[in-house]
Amino acid sequence: MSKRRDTRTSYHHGNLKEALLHAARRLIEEKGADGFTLAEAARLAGVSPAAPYRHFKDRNELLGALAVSGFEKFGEALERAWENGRPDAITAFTRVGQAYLDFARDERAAYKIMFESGVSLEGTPGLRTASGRSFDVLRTCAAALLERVPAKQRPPVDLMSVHIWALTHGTATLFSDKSLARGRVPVTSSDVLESGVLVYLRGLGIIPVDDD
Amino acid sequence: MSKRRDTRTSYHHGNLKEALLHAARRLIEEKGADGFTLAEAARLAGVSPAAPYRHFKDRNELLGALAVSGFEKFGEALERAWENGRPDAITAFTRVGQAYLDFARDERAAYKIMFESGVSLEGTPGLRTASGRSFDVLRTCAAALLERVPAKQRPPVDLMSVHIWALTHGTATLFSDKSLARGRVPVTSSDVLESGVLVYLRGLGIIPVDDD
DNA sequence: TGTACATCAGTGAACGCGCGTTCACTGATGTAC
DNA sequence: TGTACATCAGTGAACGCGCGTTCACTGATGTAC
Repeated sequence: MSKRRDTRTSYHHGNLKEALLHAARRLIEEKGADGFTLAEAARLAGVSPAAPYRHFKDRNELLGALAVSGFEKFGEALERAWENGRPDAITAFTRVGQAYLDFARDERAAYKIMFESGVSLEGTPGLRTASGRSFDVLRTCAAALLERVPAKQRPPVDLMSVHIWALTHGTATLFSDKSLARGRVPVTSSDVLESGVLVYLRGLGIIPVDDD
Repeated sequence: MSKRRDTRTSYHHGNLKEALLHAARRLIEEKGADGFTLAEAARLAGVSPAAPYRHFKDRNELLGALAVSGFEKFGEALERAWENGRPDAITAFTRVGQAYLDFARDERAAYKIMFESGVSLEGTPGLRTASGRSFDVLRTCAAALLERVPAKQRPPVDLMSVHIWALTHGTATLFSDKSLARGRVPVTSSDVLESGVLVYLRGLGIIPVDDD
């Protein structure tokens, strides 16, 4: 971790808000959500410890901003992967699963803040909307997949959405880099998710059993 | 939260080590793994801030002890629920899933330390053993269930173990009390897990499709 | 094009706080005889 | 049963640290005329 300090020449930073968010992400990746301090983020951005207060009311507001922007990127990534369900729902859904894992790995700090830090829905304007949009992508996937299930044994779309969410989230967190589970079994998170989804979709009758 | 301070009469506490672990669990439940401080735990146990150092090398060692004892209780709970697979693997496995969710809810502090705090396997003697034992219960479940799957489409037992682990862990964390996901859909974590497992087991051919 | 001035985005020093940890200490306990 | 003494498990004061936050300030920017 190079302590890359911005070498600023002018009195004004120019883009301090973004620089602070960026620094926060780095720090959170290294030390976890609670290890992050405003002071260190300021240091990393090359400004005084008082400077962040021009852009954020307090430490919490910065964390909230991180959560919101995280969910926005997350939702966009999932939507992009879904690509309107082309060429078919199963292929597209597999892409979404992979995009989910990619996000959890590449944006580990954001993912932590989003799901493990207890940022409150009430105290953070925009969070409900942003997180809702992410969930909607999963619901869209579930709905499209369900069209292929015989009506009589079709589970509610919301229930199916959370099934796939739980499986994906569990895979992402349990088999992420530093988890206790990782290494216990020689498989990647992609392996786990892909094969798990396969079994699940068979269980719904979407994929025939002999289709392996 | 009553700030119940132990009203100690004698100079010696008698059971300070356990009292500190207990206090730590309470604090972690309230404020998260990083919000916990040795000083506050000592205060809660009614001793001076130096007292904990008679029982733990430092803050980290206490956290490690929490993780180890957590995994021990966890493994015991899962084994108890499994009950040697009686009366049949599916029933027993369903019990294990419920016991898993119960533990994650009732021992939230321990669960957090075990899976989210980054306690290191290397730095904590006994942790590998204790966590391994927990995982072994899941593997035992998977193996028993797999006996009912036609050999040709039987997935590796390790892979299946992590499938159910991921689904269960995902459900436990995503639909735990303060998660963003909770409330988005009117289901309990038990609902999610039970129905999810049902679909999964159908996908393996363990439960017939019309068995609903 | 030039100047006055309001506004913005920083500075740097200071504050109070609570933490982890160490230290020399002391009260309580238990054991050898 | 009684006593000397080693050991154990606490105390309490102190330390250095880094944090979040506030404050009066100042340098840079941009706009009105």
